[in-house]
Amino acid sequence: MSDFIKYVTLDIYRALYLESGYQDWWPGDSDFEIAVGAILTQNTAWSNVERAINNLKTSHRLTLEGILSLSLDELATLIRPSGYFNQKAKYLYDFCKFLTSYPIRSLQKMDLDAARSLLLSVRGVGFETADSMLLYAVGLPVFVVDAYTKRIFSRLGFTDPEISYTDLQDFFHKNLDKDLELFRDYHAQVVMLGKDHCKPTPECGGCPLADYCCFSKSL
DNA sequence: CGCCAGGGCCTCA
DNA sequence: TGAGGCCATGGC
Repeated sequence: MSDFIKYVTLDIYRALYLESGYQDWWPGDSDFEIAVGAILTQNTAWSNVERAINNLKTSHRLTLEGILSLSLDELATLIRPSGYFNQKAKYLYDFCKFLTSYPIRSLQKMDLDAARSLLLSVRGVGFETADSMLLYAVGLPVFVVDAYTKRIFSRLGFTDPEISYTDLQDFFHKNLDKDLELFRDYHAQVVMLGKDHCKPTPECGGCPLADYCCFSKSL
């Protein structure tokens, strides 16, 4: 990959950072809470996830033992506001059972590929959820790709709109230094841009990336 | 009312 | 191995 692409990939982050400042956008009192949030937020607005997490907190179930002590119906009722609550109840329960064998602290001592493979073996934990957990809860430098990333970087003219998760992730791994804080904030900035400007119907007015963007320039 | 949101699984070619 | 159907709440 050319040095020019590397330079621009980092420069895009700089432009986003200058616009919005550092985004501590994944709130959570613990690594466990962050990991739970990663499952609950699948295809779901964060505001709905907050309600679900709040229900778990106020019923004192936002712990490994707390969740495992619930029936699937009870768990589903608590996380109902996050949507897909029957599926996510199973996912959460299975994930907690997984954590009894592989606590987050044990994942922190592994190399990235080993920890990632283990997480992906849990039903309900796909690429993005696993990588979000690794990046924000475990603290290992993986670049998290999502629908915003795909949309934004295809509009910028960097990648194909139909690119796979793995190929898009490889793009960032090849063009950025493996820096935990950079990966964390880069993804956060991408999501913010996707919400504020690069929506399904783009709102290019005031977009901090307009100078870089093929789509914006074609307007 | 429809669209969208911080996806992933199962099925079926 | 990838496309399609399904899961479901809440904000706008």
